[in-house]
Amino acid sequence: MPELPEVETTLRGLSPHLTSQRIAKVTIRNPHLRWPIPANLPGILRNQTIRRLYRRAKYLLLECDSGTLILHLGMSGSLRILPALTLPEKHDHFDLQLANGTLMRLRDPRRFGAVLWHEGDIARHPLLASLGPEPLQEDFNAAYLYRATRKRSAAIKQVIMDSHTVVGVGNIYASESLFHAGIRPQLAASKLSLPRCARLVQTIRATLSASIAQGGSTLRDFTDSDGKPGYFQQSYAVYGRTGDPCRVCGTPIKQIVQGQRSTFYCPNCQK
DNA sequence: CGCCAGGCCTGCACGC
DNA sequence: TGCGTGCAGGCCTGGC
Repeated sequence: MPELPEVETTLRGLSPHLTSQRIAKVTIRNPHLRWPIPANLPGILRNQTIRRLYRRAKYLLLECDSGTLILHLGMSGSLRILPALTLPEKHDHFDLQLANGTLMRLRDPRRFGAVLWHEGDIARHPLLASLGPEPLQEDFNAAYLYRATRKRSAAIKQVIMDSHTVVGVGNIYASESLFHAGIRPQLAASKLSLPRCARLVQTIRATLSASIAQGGSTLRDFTDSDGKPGYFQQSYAVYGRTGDPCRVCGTPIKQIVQGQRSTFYCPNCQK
């Protein structure tokens, strides 16, 4: 589920519920996520106030009094705001109970997500220290992408999915952005011209922004029992459309495998 | 049953 | 030797 737009939508949905609130109780039902949830976390977090929530790449960061709680949703994680005392279901691994009665609950069937704690400068955390620029910020621009791709012989799709190049471009939006930019996913990154880098930066921004905007329109449902921000109805240009006609030229969409991930593209529109 | 799935870190091999 | 780079493996469950 979570690509960057889902994480951003989750952040926006959680923020008003959690900002400036005091943590009353932390429950770990299953610590076995991608890394173990620290066993001492309940003791650490109790009575701390959540000062602010923000996002870096796909990490949700809850800045508290003495450190930062790092949340990652992996492939199947979701966070929800629920009434206190809501009974946990299968795969509900972690709860933050606030003093005002609000309950934030993490569900993650595949357990690729993470709940970690860091004291001190969060930018120095090993998971965050070597990340590239945010796709929606100014430092991700044509000149940057051009420079970052000069010595990269790997396929452009894999390079834009590499978090050292730019963060937050997952498998769906990599295919989508390349389609809108008219670039073949297999093209060696070093072969992209500056104008094509400019175009790709623009389409990465546009696809992510459009999806975030769509997620925002479903925010009112954030506290619903299913808590899913409705992305499944989203229609894609190429992702998941193997064999279907390209929406621009009618050519059947092709599916290939790159770096063990499926890639979708139009062999006519993308050069 | 086998296969696939939206993430992403780690370890290894390689070439400069 | 050390670095950047590219690749494969692995973590899990659920759905088709």
